[in-house]
Amino acid sequence: MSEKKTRTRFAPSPTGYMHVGNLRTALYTYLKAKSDGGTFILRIEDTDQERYVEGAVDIIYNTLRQCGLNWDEGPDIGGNYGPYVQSERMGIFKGYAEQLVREGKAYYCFCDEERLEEMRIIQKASGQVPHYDGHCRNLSAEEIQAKLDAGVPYVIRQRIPEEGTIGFDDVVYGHIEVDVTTLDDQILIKTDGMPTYNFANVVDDHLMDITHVIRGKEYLSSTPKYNLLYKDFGWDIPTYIHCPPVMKDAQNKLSKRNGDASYQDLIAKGYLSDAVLNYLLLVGWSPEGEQEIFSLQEMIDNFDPTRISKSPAIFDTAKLRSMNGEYIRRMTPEQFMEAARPYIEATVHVPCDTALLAEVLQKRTEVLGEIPEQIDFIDALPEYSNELYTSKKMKTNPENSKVSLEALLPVLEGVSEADWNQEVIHDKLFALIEQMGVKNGLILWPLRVALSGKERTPGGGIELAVILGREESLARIRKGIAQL
RNA sequence: GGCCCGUUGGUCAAGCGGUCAAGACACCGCCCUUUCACGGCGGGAACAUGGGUUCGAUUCCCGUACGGGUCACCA
Repeated sequence: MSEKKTRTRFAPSPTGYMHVGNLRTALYTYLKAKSDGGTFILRIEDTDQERYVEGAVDIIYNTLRQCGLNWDEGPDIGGNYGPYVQSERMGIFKGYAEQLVREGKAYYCFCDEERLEEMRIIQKASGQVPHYDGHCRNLSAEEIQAKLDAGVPYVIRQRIPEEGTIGFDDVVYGHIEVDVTTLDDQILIKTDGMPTYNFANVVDDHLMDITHVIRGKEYLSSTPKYNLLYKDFGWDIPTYIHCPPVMKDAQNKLSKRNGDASYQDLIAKGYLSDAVLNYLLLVGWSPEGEQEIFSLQEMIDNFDPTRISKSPAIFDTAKLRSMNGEYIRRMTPEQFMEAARPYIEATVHVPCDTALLAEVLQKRTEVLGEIPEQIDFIDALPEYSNELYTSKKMKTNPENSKVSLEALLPVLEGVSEADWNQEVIHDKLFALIEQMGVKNGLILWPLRVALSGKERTPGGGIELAVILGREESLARIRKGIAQL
């Protein structure tokens, strides 16, 4: 049992958008480090120039920062184990590979693409699993030197043992053991002298003293090859924590193509960063107790990688929505006003009681981006059908609604601009209701419809009247009467 | 196809040999209510399957089915 201080790393490739599955891995990686009082490292794995996407690094930075997943070492802030961008580390890998070659644990391979391709075709045709056939495994020193001197391009391959098994322990999946004959002599150094991802990963993790490797389950099957490498070098094997994938549905993983799969898309739709992170925490992991809402600090205090689930989890937007709604309701009125303001201002261009509007909105908003459709009636009364006046529950219909509106109009006309607030309007209207001896709904339902022209509104008739203001409200009621 | 992994309600999930098999979201009903919502209460709904092991299996073992991953000079 080593007493090494926990060091974890999130090592994304800058190949485009950051989707939520990726973000969840970053979260777990961060939480593991922080819950141990350890160090969280950000390393950019950009060894593939082909797939490099401009701006992708900034997306990674921004996403992590917005989520509060601050790294202790990384490309921008440095650290004692730099550089933290893999492409800047290119000089160090080949030496390690050559060390392996000298020790007989790796070898030069001069096979070209064509031969490999042919080989694979033949293997497939004969029903074999495609694998490197060992053509260059046992070249003599002279042969190798001759080819090297002749400048024949080469790669360096890992020499997988002829027989035996190799096992490893994973925190999530337990002990896994495979026969080495199922492993391929994978390439460590490419023709261009660059390391393959797998090799760079092992070397970098070792050099950076990474104690816990947290990554997607898709790496589970290449882990034995990693371990062979660690053993060849005589390095300490890190603790592995493989995470199950986040799925779009039962068959497919979340993909970057899917609109709502990326963090930035969710934010653009009006999801709260904290809510997204909280939801992600619970996709594939569960706490010991029943708590569902976690602050980042609480996540750190409660995280236990042992409780990560083994099976894939489907990303459920409905659950995210409800959690987002929960977060919105937990905001202070000021915070909500702040968050809702852009949406309100984009939709409402006439003067209205925005404070009250925000107040009623806060209870009925699950996603900020849906605010506009809730309040689009404020600027202008939409065309609406008199059918809206019919409510079975309230026992209203166009006929009695007209009567109600005609009765309440003079009452409201009697309320001055200065008295135009919820208390006064409520009292006046309820006095009328009592005087008429009718149910609340008979008066209030028609009022709400007349004021909004909508089936659903972010508040009742009285609230809407205050939000819209005296003049506008009276005008809309008159319009309703005229229309009925 | 070989190898590896997985399978509890529609979804996320608890469970780690004996439970009336939690909870949350969604859904339905009721209550509250000036609509919807919020809040409160209640309801339907699950251990993929066949064999073992055991006094007893959702829990342990094996097979089957289904699903996923992986077999690149991609990461």
